Amino acid sequence: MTAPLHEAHPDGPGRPSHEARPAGPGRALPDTQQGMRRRNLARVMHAVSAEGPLSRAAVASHIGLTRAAVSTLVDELIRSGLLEELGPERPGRVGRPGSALAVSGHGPAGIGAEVGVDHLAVCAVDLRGQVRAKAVRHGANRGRSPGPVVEELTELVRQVVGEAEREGLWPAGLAVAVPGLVARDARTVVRAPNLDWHDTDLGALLPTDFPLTVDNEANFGALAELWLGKDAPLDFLHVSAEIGIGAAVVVAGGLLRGTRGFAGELGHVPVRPDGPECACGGRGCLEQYAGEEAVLRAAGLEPGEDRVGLLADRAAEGDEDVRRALHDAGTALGIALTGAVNLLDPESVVLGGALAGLAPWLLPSLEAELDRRTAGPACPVSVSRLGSEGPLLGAAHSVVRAVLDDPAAVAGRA
Amino acid sequence: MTAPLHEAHPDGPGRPSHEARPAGPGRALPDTQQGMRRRNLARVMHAVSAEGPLSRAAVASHIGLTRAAVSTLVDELIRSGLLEELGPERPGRVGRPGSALAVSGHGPAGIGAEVGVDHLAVCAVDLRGQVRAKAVRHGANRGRSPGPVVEELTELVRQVVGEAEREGLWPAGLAVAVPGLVARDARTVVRAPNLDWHDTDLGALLPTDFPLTVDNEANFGALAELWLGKDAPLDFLHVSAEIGIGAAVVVAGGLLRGTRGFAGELGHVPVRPDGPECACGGRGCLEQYAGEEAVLRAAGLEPGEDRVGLLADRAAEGDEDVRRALHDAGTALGIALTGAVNLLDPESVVLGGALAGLAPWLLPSLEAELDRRTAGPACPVSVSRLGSEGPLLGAAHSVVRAVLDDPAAVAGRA
DNA sequence: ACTATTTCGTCATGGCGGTTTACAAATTAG
DNA sequence: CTAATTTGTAAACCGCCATGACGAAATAGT
Repeated sequence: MTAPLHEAHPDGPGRPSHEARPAGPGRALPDTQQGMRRRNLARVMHAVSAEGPLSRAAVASHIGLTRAAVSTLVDELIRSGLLEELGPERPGRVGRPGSALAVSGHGPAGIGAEVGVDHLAVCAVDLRGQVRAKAVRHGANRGRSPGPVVEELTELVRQVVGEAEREGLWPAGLAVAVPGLVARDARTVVRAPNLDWHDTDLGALLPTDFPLTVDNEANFGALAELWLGKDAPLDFLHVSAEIGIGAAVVVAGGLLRGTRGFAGELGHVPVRPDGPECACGGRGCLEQYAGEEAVLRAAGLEPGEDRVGLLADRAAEGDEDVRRALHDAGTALGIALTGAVNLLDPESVVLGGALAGLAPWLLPSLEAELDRRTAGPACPVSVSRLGSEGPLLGAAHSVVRAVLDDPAAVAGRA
Repeated sequence: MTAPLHEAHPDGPGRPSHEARPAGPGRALPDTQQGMRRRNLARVMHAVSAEGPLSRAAVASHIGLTRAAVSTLVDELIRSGLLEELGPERPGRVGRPGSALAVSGHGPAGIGAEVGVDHLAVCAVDLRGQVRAKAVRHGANRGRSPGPVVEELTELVRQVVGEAEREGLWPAGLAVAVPGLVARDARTVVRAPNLDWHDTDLGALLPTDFPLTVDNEANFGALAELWLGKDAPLDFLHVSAEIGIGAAVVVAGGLLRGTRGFAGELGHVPVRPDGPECACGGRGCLEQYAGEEAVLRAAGLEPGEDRVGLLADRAAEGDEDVRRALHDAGTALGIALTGAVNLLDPESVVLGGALAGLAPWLLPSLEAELDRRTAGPACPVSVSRLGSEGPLLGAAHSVVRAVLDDPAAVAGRA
């Protein structure tokens, strides 16, 4: 049915240079003509995906190749089912109208999954970025052992994949967002305190026919922000919270993972070095002031279900205790973020996850603190539009991006 | 004399992907056959430079091309004067011995310069990494206006370039290290408190025939560590101090610069949020505890010439006040670094610049603090072998690396 | 209406670059 | 002294993009 493009390839290691450059489409391919071809296929996909329906000529001028070269690339991509010809454009411009090309809505799909503290969610996103299938199951997962939870998740995945297939899509990969630290192998959950999981190899538990990736929910949330936010910056800090406080560092349009994959542990940045002891061994970590548990205690509330919603409701009602607790949490966040901003000089800071819903009461003190402690203009703080949807969407989109980044790798699997 | 390889090229913008990949040789070249050729020339240079004298066959297996292809690449590089044929290898292995290739010692040279608070230095480094010429001038530059200082520097550059040319080298570029914040244009010194320079365009003041780059001394120090340190990690934090406290963040073998180029401002990370006021507007910044001025005051010493040497001498003599001051500075550094390490998860932290000389008295409290506040194994802290030579060497080597990264760009200029 | 102009997509040709294949040269093993 | 191994190079080949020319399909001008 679909024509194969090229065989799979080994990634060549890049050698260091003195400038961190943005990660580009398929930049790790071998420098041979085949690699060049694959990179150019990727560039065509990126251009069409980013700039909407485009004619071959428009693609050519976007990526700097000739119309003839683009023609052959597009042919190959259409034969592989990754691109679709929409038909002639209806232009007011002089000259023969081009034939509009769009990313296929019937080709590969990215399957995203999220393991939350009290829910599971799975969705399928097509190459166009549309959510085509979705399934959610509520129920507390805290303390449940990984086995049953993953089994339930697999069932949801099956459901969503089935639905997607009925729409003419086929799964190109599965990406799972978890609330915890994930090793660089992108399979092992090293520590997820909220679930009480430790060193759990999800790769072994989730036997799928397609590639699997596991990552921190804050990371996926940041990627969603990067890809789905309109004119999102290429360097920013995405702060997210769900009991623990995680951050994702985006540099030049790519995630900063750290040596072990643990980068972004904002929750254990010291805020008051002589403050209360923390489970991590330190004192006065940010989590002691802005973590969910700490905020609830300061507000005089008990732990329980959907505590974030409760906090937001109470604050909206004008509860002084809650407001003060959130104000103080904002201050602590501001202090920690001052350090982070000084270190990274990001273009902006984005509040996502649970923090997005509480932003109205956190932001004033947070921004005041950041502003007060910064010499020049303070780093702008914004709130994620995606909110709690971020990690799930980011996960699914990460699979889609992988296809766009190397269409040839996926074209043979249709 | 030397054969031109290709014309200069415009840099194509890379599109974002979801993984920060290491910056590689010539990775921003256009995806056309010419670009491929240039990247492969770069890969040959890198291989020969990194792995010592290599035969064509060895290069081929290193970079994954065929011997035939490498032969033509090497021919071109030899004609351009960037590579040299050393003659037949003398091996114990069976088979015809290869002909050893080495990076040329008579081609382009990188000129590095350093503007210190009380000295100026310039050196020339050949492609092999050898320092071939050097000139230093002592004398306080603090408070002098940029004009005369740069004039003096230009004179030193002229001297060093002359000496290098007498050795058969030609300058491929000039890189200047300054103790302050440099804008992303790599020309303008935005703020250098120790020199009292503000918004100074060194590009206008330093008219040279070859490309000019200006950067923070901490950044160049980090690059020196990255390139010259034996098996240096690809992700680390390089902390340096000369009155202010700067850090350079190295991610995947490349510098993290930040949106405005101000990344690494470790000195203004809050250590004690209610501490003494700082010039930056904040309170309890690291500089208030570990900055040179603060340490001198805590030690009961007056500011003056070579205060770092004085501190080291007194500490070595056993001066209790000085030791306590350094101990406390180490603690503050440890607190700030805990935050940075949590955020970035680097492979190690390297103490460079003035801190290297004081390390024996800073390290114990610094490491204790870092260890105490970290859950798992603490991030290892090491001391730069390069010490105060780092920035100057890093600057010169940055020019050399630029040549290795795109030999074709430089080959026509011989 | 009819022609000139502009732009799009495609085809044939050519140049460039790495691969494949073959071979001579230089060394070691037996 | 021969067989085996490895190196470097040359010739033929293939893949990929550029160039230039062409028909097709729209607008602009008369």
